[in-house]
Amino acid sequence: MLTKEELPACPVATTVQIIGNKWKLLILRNLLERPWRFNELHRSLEGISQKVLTDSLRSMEKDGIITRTAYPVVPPRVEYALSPLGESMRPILNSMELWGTSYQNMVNHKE
Amino acid sequence: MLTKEELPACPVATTVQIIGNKWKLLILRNLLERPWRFNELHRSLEGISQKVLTDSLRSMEKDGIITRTAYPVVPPRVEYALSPLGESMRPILNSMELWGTSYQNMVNHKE
DNA sequence: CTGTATCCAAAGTGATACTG
DNA sequence: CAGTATCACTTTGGATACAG
Repeated sequence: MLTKEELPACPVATTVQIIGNKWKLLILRNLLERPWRFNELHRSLEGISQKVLTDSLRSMEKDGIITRTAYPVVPPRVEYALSPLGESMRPILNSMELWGTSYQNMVNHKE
Repeated sequence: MLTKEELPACPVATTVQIIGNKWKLLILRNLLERPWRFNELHRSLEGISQKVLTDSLRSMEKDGIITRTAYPVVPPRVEYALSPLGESMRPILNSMELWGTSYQNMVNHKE
């Protein structure tokens, strides 16, 4: 969670501070579906580096929108899932999906 | 507008490609309110450099979500406004605002 | 498999100067 | 006013190697 000091006055800026970047939004999109493992995410998010994926996950964990569960097995198994707070962002991703679909239709029908 | 080749298969990725970054989202937030002038935006978006603001506006113009109108007066007056396509993104920003407000309440009540 | 550490490249910022 | 251009600087990101 952000502290009061880090919290922007504007609600939109608050949300942007937490998920206002390409990779976090795409990670969120995946996790809204089901929990994912680290390498699964890495393979799915074409173009992301391991470092940035790790940094993004840590940051989202710190902000309280995802949880990290490590199972003590060999080889290690780590699952990332949405917290209730992360789950509550579903309407945002839904509206983005809706808009994206209609934009895709525009582009495809434009011929 | 994106071409068919630049268009991701995933609707969310499509939207992310167009507005999935901090500054574009904040510019969009401002323009949903009313048209803004260049320097007005520059002052409002604390921390953005002139270069990035210019680049962001050009990119959003190219993607068809904002319009740029230059009035031939001295001193020059340039207004940035939303196109209908940009206006159609309002639900996205609305859901972000809603979420941000409730997050702010969480942080402030946590004490 | 799930990372961390390191080094290097790329991108963003701030300041300043200059143009139409 | 609304930019473009440049330079020094900082931050971020990618590549690779390596560890538990």
